Amino acid sequence: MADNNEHVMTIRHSLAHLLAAAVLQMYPGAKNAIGPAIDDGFYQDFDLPEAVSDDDLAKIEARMRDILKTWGAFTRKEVGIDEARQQFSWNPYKLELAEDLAREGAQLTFYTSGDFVDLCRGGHVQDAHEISPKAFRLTRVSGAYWRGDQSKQQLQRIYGVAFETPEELKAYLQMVEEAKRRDHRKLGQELDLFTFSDLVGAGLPLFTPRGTILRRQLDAFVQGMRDEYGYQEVAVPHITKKDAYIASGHWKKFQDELFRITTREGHEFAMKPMNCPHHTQIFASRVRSYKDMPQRYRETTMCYRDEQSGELSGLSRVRAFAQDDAHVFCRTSQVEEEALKIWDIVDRFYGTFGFELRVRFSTHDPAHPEGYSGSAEQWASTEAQLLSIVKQKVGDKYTDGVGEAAFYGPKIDFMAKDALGREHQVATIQLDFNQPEGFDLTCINENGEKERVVMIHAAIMGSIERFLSVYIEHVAGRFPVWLAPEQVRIITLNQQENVVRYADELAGKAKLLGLRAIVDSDNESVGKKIRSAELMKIPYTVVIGDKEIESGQLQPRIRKDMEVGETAEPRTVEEFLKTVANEAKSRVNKTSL
RNA sequence: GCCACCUUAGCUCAGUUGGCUAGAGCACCGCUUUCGUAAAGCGGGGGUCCGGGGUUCGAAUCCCCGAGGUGGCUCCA
Repeated sequence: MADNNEHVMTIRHSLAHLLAAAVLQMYPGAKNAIGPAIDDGFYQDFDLPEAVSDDDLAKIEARMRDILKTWGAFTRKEVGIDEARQQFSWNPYKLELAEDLAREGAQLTFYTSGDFVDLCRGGHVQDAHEISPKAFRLTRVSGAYWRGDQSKQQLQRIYGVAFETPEELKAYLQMVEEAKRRDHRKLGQELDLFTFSDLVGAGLPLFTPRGTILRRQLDAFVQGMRDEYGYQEVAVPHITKKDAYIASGHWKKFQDELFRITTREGHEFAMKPMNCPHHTQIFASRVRSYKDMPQRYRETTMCYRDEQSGELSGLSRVRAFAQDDAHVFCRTSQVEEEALKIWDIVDRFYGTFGFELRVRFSTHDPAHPEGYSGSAEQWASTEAQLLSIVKQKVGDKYTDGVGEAAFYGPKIDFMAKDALGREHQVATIQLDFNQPEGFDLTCINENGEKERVVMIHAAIMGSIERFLSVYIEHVAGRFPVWLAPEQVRIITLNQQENVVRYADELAGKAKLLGLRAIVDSDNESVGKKIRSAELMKIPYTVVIGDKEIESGQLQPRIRKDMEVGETAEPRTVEEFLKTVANEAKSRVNKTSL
């Protein structure tokens, strides 16, 4: 999706200038701030005397097209700070940028197109005629803080999308439409997977029976793999004294985001926002020999974070979520082997769903040491250790995420590319040398000495909610048989007693094979019941009438996406059930009938 | 939390510039029908027009406060 070829980026950046020119003409007193090219388009920030709404975008767009006709080449001019001060005396944002750049010793440049002059470092098209007036569109307005700083003035940001050709714009808009059709919030409602209640609260999803089946299946898959690698399940309470978070270091950084509880005796507790402190105390509950290392704990459990209301969104960002969490307590010498095992699980898990993974090596930001615990030496050594694992695994096919580390250590983050080409951060492997110190975690080594251990945090799905939000959209709600909340819909042709009885018996046989089958014996036409099963995206539908009872053969209808014909050849009941049961067991993505 | 926009039945949405007992389709319930692979017919129930306050002879409609949602910003252990 991200189209980053250089020419289109110059088009986008030039359009930001054009947008600024249009808005400055239309809104006297308007001041433009920054306006870069971004994936898919561009934006421009403004300080405006009045609020722009979505309805105004068409007018602004029309003005942009008018101005575009009058523009020719973009001309560059090197200027000194005094000239910049003079030119932008009306615009405090440009002035601030100019002063900062001058202080850094950078060469200031003006770019002029038509009669619009902007302080800018460049990256425009040579000539404005390279911009197709039919290949861009303004899409939305939003608020944005000056210089991305919450404490500073909020500006109005206008976003646009832009491409080299109108055809590319059209394809992009179609992709956006497709994304709307697949929106997990919409599908969650339509497929009866989860819901929200104003009484329960924002950001607190409630999973229906169907949605809960999905959660269970996914979780069993992840945790089953962990068991293969020697993990042991643990269980902990969902509240803790605040002391645990003071020791872990979380209190300092995240105390505002905790749901706090004061007991009747005045003690301060918090709903757990993560599980590491609890798990450390299981590790610390007895003296550990080096022979017992590593200790690998796994647990799928709810966490609670008091996120800002404006950040909540469907299942992507919630206040209560289930982490498929695991912590490995190991010796420094065991880190590599353990991390590679986790990486295996990540590969197996995402490979099953057809996600392509990209790796990000997330390190601390040396420019802002205040955001991290631990010494510079410790960061250097853990980052080196993690980097060697990354290189061993993917060579140089990873991206650097400077400043993306957790406060307690560096991470390997995995980004999954979905069916529409969008990337989402999913799994993570985190190396933590700080909490073992905070909780004084040790094992006794070969020399009888206490040895500091290392913690590895690893979530495969991240959270079940977030993974579901990505996955529902990835498959557009068409779950493979092993995940489908309802795998087989058994429709009765009519309501004759023998037909309904046969359908119920078939459902019974399916259940004995571990399948999820539901009988629809409503007093509705067959067509209506078929339609209903299709809308619920149920993988297999069979119709039962006298013909099936006499022949013992079924003619299954198969959900369309499975790249198989709509209606399969007839086969015996036993054959059909065996095939479906095998698919469910083997976690294949496609039907095999 | 901040900016903009939005909220009418379980769902999707109509509802003229403020003016009758607030509507439709689907869903749900009942009756008729007993049907062959994407919607059978008829009837019925269901609303504190998100909540509270205000303006007005009169508010779903205008104003204020709050809740929830959407798109961004900020944040994300």
